[in-house]
Amino acid sequence: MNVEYKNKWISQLKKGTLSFIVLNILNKDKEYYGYDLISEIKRITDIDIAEGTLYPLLIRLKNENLVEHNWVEQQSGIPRKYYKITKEGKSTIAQMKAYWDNLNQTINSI
Amino acid sequence: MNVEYKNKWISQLKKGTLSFIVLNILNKDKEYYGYDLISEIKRITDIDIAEGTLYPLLIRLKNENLVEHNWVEQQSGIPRKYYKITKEGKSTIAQMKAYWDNLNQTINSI
DNA sequence: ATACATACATTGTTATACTATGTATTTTGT
DNA sequence: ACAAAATACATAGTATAACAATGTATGTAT
Repeated sequence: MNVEYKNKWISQLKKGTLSFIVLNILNKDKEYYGYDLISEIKRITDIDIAEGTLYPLLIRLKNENLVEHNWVEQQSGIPRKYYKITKEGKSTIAQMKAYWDNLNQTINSI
Repeated sequence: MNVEYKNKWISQLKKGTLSFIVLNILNKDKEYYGYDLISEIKRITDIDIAEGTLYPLLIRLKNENLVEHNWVEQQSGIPRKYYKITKEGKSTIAQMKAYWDNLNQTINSI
């Protein structure tokens, strides 16, 4: 087994799957803030995501109008940027899901 | 629907899935040459792969000892580089497959 | 006081897909 | 016969995204 290659592959695989996972989570219609999403993704998928990966990702999704955010001040501590999915985000993730399912089926049939 | 984002996403998704697809195809224990793999992938997955994508990918897989190749002269035309999977390739793709299946299940459960 | 956790963010590096281009041979269309 | 397309390999330059490292600021625990 080429462990190094597998690890490099997992890192590359994230380049498509991370945004997919984030949108799927937000598609549950619950609002999440960035720091929270990191632990939620870790909890669900056991995947560790660096903050330097997630924050730019959320900014990209925002720029593409797939998500929106609002700052929420806390009684104590740093204000949080809560993200929620947009209508455009919902229709886009539906298409992505269809593509993903089809790809998965195809690969399983090889 | 954000079509541009979806297309960009598909391109990013390939960064993990292409090598996975190629190794899965070679794992059938048939030998393929590069140009042939492009049409085989198109046939199976309907994904268009540029030659400038596949040839460097095969070279990387070779450098990682996941595949090996031998030149085969043709009665007419340009000689072909036939690739086949190695033992290390087989054990690695098995691990990748396990990771992929688990990831797919996780995403479906969100 | 010091370290750790929370919560945001940016910079530089690395890996990979894609476009464009190059070389050479053979086949197909007109 | 000639041009275009297909076959079959390859490399160079560009764009994108993950990751490590670092930064800012606040709050909590030892």
